Amino acid sequence: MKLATWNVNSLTVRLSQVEEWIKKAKPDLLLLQETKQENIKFPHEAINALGYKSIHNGQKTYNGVAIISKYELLDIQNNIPGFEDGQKRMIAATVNTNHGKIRIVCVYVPNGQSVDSDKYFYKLDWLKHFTLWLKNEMLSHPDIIIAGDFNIAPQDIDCHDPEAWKNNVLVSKREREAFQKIIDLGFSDSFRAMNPSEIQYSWWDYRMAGFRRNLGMRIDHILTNKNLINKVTMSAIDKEPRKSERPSDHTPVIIEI
DNA sequence: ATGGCGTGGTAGCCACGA
Repeated sequence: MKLATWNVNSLTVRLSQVEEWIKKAKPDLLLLQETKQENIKFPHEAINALGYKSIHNGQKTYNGVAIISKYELLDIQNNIPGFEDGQKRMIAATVNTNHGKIRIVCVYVPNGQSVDSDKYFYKLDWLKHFTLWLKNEMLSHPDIIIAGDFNIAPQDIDCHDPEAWKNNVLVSKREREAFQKIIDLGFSDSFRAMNPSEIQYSWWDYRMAGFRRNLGMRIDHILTNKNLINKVTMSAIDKEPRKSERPSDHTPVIIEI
């Protein structure tokens, strides 16, 4: 089973690239973030034409998450239950794979802007409520994969310049602690588990020739619970889409189970 | 390094991303 996550920074702009990538990579599941479109605009027909089913939790201009799947998508959940939030940042569904039933959770964690902004506290609050919901979700779903744009670089090796970024948003202590709380529920950062000392990034700033100079961060992650991490055969970051014309600033992260 | 780019909404350049 092959699963990927990709923040596309507008599905309206990136649809043709997503179609091309699906044809080439042939994932069983592809989780998208920042679709930036209302549900009515989501291209279900184009996705169906490739042999996939799709669900979308979107809104105009900002945010928006989707799951594209070879499998039937069951027991769909939009947003974090009990958390009042106008921003569409989470969608979950259950799939029946050759490795059994798996709960698939697609997240677009708030960016946080800067550590002294209201958006930073919204980010921490969002993560707190997400973690609480997840803990409860684990009671009824033995196997869970959480994938998406976490907007957190878990360790210094996930940041191109830890000194310059020290105490900044994406790397700050409180964000890393919030990420660790999810891990502590019984999850593994699959890319890091499979590649313990590999320096690779999933996002590069559009400005300052960030990609060419490899000034990146590893902020897009696929977390699996302990049972599944033992079955993961590979995890990789596909830099190819970031090289294309008019790319997203993020690139896909992949696992095979 | 506090800008530079990119996207979307709106009709002014502004909000937001990371």
